[in-house]
Amino acid sequence: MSTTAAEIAAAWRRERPGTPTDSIEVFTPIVRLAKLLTDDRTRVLRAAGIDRATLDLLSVLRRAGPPYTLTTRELTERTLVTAGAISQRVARAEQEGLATRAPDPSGHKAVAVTLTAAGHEVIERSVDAVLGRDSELVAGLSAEEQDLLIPLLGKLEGFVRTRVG
Amino acid sequence: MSTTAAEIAAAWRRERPGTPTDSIEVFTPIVRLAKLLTDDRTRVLRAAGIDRATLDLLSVLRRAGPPYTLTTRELTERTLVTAGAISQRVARAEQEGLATRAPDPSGHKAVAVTLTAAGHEVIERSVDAVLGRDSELVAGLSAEEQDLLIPLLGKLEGFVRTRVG
DNA sequence: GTCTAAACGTTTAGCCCTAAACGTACCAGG
DNA sequence: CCTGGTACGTTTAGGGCTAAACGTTTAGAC
Repeated sequence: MSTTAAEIAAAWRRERPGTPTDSIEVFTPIVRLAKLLTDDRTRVLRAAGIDRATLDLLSVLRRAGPPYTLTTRELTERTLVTAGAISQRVARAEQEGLATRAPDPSGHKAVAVTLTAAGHEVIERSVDAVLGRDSELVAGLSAEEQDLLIPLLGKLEGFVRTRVG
Repeated sequence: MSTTAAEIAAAWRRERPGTPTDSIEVFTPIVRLAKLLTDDRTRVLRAAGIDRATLDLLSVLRRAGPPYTLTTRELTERTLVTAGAISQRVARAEQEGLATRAPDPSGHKAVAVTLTAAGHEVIERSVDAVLGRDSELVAGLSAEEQDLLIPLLGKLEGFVRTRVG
């Protein structure tokens, strides 16, 4: 059994009265849930022989629709990782034949990343498994509870984005 | 500007009708918030010359109260990382003089990890900075909104824990 | 045209984690 | 005893990320 967020906050107040603990009960479960979910997804995908970072990359390209092409900069904007990480992801995907890199003719010095047929096949094969699994996990909340939760998370994410990095 | 969770779900439905998208609007903001928060915390702590993993370790020991000692197994239970990661964290903290390792006299083959005076000082110096920062970020929601959000997150975390690893 | 500033992508060093293999200590049954 | 099982902690191989330094291309000022 793991320590609850409420217990962590109480422990700080007991040990160090005056410690600002008001964020703990909100952020601790968020960080924990994210870890549980991403670790679980990593395991699901390993069984399918693919890694999570590559799946994220292929997903973004697949969702873009035909011709399944985005520049490195667009990928960076859509994925919340650094440009360096995108560069590494694309290099790995290219290595495995799941995506290709080509100069983009849109002015600027841009690189166009495109899904290959093999990459398309991988994403079609994995996306339902991954999202189906997530679907099972989100079912711990009723539809009404989810409708309550979603706007609160959206508001919090928006606020945090204005204050970080 | 980044893609919203609603846009991601809509894109999947447009590109692949039938894709199970009901989890996306819940889990996407959770995973994103966790990344924004942990990356931000990493930066705050780097400015103070300490890394996040070490702070987590020292925090757990500090919250335990005098004599600030826990076994490796207890640390593992309280932190959601593997025993191997704890072993590495403790080794780093020991290297820097922030914690010590000693055989635990409680039967079994256990290792007792204890906060040193230097470790105690580091945690006292950092915890208010970190939690104060989090406090600013959680203020994007009103107290009422937080009271609505907390039990929903708790319920979801509990459910997910029963279904994963 | 030329030159400077900005945009873009890649590379590298360093950090941290997981999973799995491993070594060792304790305990209970025969 | 002693022997197998179990609990505990450590080590290692490999993956992924960030930040920062870097090289290159493009656009704009003049």
